[in-house]
Amino acid sequence: MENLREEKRPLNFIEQIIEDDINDGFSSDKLKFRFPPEPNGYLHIGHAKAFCLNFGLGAKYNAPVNLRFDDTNPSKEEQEYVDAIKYDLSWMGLKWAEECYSSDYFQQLYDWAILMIKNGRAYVDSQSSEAMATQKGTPTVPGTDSPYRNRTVEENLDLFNRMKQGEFKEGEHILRAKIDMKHTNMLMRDPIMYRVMHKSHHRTGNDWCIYPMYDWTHGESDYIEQISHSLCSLEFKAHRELYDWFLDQVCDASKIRPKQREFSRLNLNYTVMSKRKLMQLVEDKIVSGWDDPRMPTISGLRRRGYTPAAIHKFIDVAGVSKRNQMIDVALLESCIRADLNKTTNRIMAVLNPLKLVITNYPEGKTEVVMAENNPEDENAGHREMIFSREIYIEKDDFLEECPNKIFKLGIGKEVRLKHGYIINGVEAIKDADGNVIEVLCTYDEKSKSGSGTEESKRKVKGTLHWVSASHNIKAQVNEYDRLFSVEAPDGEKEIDFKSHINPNSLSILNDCAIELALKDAKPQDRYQFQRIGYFCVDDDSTAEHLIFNRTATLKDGWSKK
RNA sequence: UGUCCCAUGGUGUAAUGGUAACACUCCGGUUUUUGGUACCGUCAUUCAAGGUUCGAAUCCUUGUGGGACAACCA
Repeated sequence: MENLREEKRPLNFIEQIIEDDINDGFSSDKLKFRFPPEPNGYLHIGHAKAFCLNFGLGAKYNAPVNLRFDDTNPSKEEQEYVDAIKYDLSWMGLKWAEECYSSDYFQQLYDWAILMIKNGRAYVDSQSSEAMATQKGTPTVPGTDSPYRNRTVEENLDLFNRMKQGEFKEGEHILRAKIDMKHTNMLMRDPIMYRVMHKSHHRTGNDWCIYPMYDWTHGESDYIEQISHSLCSLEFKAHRELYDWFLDQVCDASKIRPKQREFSRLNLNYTVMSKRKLMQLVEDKIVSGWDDPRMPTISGLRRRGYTPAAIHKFIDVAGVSKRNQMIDVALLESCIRADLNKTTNRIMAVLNPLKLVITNYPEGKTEVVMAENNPEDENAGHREMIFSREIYIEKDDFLEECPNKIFKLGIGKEVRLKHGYIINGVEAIKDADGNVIEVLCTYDEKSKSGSGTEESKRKVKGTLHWVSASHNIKAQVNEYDRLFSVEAPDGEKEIDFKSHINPNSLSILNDCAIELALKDAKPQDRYQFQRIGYFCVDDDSTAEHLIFNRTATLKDGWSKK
């Protein structure tokens, strides 16, 4: 009976593989996963698929998940990125079993390499990279052997040792696995295991001047950590053969032999997802940094006001498969709206203020009106707002000649001020250019919201948000939109993706009037600006200068018509 | 002139040889003191051709289309 109550959830193909392994006798308490970022950039929503998958599996099977920094290339990797990655994962609510570094295994890797040389499975090559590239052939033409391929074990040992001692310049010698130069899989054509690099490493300092390559490092690191399932993206499919070959060189039958499986990367339309391109946006100052709210990075989404829950939900809904995904950013937006709709307090904020004077409201009078914080959450309570003779409404909410089907204030057309009174437009005051700079109106004093009067219950076409002209705080509001104006900015190789930048991806409004209730708002606080959208307090915001970032607009079924 | 992977509405994901479904998008409607939410509804799907089978989205073959593979990157 209990099983019937459990939600039936289809397994994705990775879970299916794991279930199959368990059914074939693999002990589920030996399950272990890892998330292996390279610390050479910030985590983005594409990585979220990988870490949500791995940590999700860990949670589902109650198995440990290691965080392993794949730090084998000191020319690109930095501590800054390590720290940022850890921060992002923690923010996402993920807890790794162990914090690991490939660089912790340099000695073990080196020892194994010596073993391979002794077994005749690795040799030192001393050609230029160009010569080696030529010998490597092409996908359709087999490669040819290096003239150094048959050096003696002694010579290889000596050379490799001297590489390690720092006797050679970068590029002079490398260590290669001895596999098969004619293999149909080019990765198997004597892949490079070590290169000389006279660079200081963010963790090992100057201890090493030879650094292992990805293929040699990754599978062995999985093996050292006893990872049962090593999940990576599709472009590593061809590497699997090499992954297995390297494992064959060191694997002890009594231990867990890691299994690599590949899933497709997540792509989002209207953005780019490669670290290189994101880095370019940062370096060219097209965005303010890795955490610019328009960036698809975790830090950018955070600053934009996204929640970990919404990101988890999005990844969950997007699913896992082997097909190339191009997910509609509308799905991401629907996830954050769904979350924020339930969790954020409503607030009134007038982004483009237009002064409105209620001529029959007593001068100097103010009154307190009660506003509910969140109609989706009865525990959210109420707050007080101050109503007065002069208030601000949205410029866009006034239309001099307003047809009744449009929910705006017009001359002779009534609207309701939310939580306030019903008003009727009387006169538009204009400047010399004909712009409306102030609107005079009258109010129905018996129509106060919540008063229970007949007048208050009238159906009125349109309800506006507002703030008292003398009781509000000024704020800056950053309206963010998608960074690119086309669905696939990097779709064509010949066209620079940066030529598709959306020139209107950010509009800064400096004269917004916000309800007093937000005077103590702190960075990361999130609100729904009623009738406008979801906003969060920017990290650079201060009490003296409040800054809000637009996370998402409210769905708008009208403006499109 | 190769090897490998993939192919289900516009997008993404299910259906594990037995009624092709769910989410998002789009469009329409009901409710509404947010043109929000909620609720209801419409449109729309198995790349093609053969084969196996009582029965194929699923298995096989061929074709077509898309993607990956020639960094001392990961």
